Amino acid sequence: MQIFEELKARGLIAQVTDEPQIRELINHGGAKFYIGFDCTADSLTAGHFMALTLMKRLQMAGNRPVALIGGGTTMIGDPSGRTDMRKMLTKEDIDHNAMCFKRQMERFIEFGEGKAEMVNNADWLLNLNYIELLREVGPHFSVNNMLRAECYKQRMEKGLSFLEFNYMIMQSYDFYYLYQNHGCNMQFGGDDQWSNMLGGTELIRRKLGKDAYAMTITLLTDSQGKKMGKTAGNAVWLDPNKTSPFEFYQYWRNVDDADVMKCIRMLTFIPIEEIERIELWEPSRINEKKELLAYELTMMVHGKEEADKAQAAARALFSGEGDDSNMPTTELDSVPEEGICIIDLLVACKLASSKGDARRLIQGGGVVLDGEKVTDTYQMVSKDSINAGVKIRKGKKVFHRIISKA
RNA sequence: GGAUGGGUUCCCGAGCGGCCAAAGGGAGCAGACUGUAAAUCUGCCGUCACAGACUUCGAUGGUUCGAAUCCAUCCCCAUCCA
Repeated sequence: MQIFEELKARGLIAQVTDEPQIRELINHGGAKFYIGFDCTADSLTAGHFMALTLMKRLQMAGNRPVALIGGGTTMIGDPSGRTDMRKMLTKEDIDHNAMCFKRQMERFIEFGEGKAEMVNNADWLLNLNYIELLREVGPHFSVNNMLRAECYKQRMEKGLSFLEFNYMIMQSYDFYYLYQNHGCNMQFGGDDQWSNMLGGTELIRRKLGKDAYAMTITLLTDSQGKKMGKTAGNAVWLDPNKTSPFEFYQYWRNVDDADVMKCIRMLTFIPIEEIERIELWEPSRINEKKELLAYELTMMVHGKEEADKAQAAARALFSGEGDDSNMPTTELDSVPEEGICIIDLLVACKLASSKGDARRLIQGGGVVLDGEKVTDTYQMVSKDSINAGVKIRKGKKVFHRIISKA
């Protein structure tokens, strides 16, 4: 099966500018494509992960990927699909984030001579001259058209600043620049980027009379139509310090029944034929599918060793006996002689956001300490037991171990 | 620049002098039921020294025994007019 057909079979393709041309190009390794990543945080997220896998898939099919770090565009902030303006980031933050992105990507995609390239649009956007730019590309953008773009719809009611309005122009300029200077003939991105990407192909056509192509990836949404890759409003990060491999594993282990196959198809590298076989598994094997998904993804992001550990820990915790030494752990610096109050302990390991929260949790019967339900909010945990290591369980799925340093 | 309507706890959104830590919904967390799923039901959902106290309703001042609610100034947003 060729790559275009495979992407299609995996349900990854959302919109394309010119299907026959794009199929031809990528199936024959003729594409040099870029995907842009705006560095709004100091780690990539599960959402970016899908874009990275796409890069890899296309690279394996012989196409040349260019990872564009948005050091310049992040200065503006993409308003697409947003209801309010993003917080403005400082130049320093953006540079820092860009560095973090770079490091994470390098672990995943091969960069170097003849392989993938990495560029940063700060290199060409930051030095643009306002009037020159206006005269160069301004005449080719129709404000009327821009205002009609789907991605601004929400903002037409709530308000859209001129700063953000320019985002599309900057992204279009990126494509135009990469087309000319790096030979990029294609751009990929999330489906929310469609209008911004069309801006680029349009600009290239108008300025140079050449055709460039764009294709968007289906956004990974759950069965309720909400974007996946978030827990409690927080992103699932690829940085192990922000989302531990265990938590990462658990996130995927816990996806809805209805979403498992979709995730396996869209995110893993398991061959299509095998996925088709998995799809035929008995309904009772649903949990095996989830384990498979969680394991595969954890392995890709954190490596086999971490994936094994996460899986072992999960099995130990949820199905009884086994190796539970890999559960998330908090090390306490010093433990007072008289021990620590259970409430403080919950706060210390971030299982509760405040003491009041911890107190309520206990009152609601949601805390289990070393296998025994905690009923007394004033319960003390002795120094000796902490030195030996205590296990706290919050609810059914959150496990934590506490030990003391030294 | 002018007119009008607004800025409320994570989000939406009620409140318009004391009964307001602030209705209702969503999200989230916990309990029951389950399969570490979904749906459903129940409880919680500002902070702390937790039957009490403290801080919050765009900002700063003021009126009042008492303000999210009234007044003044300022900042921000939407709509219409320039």
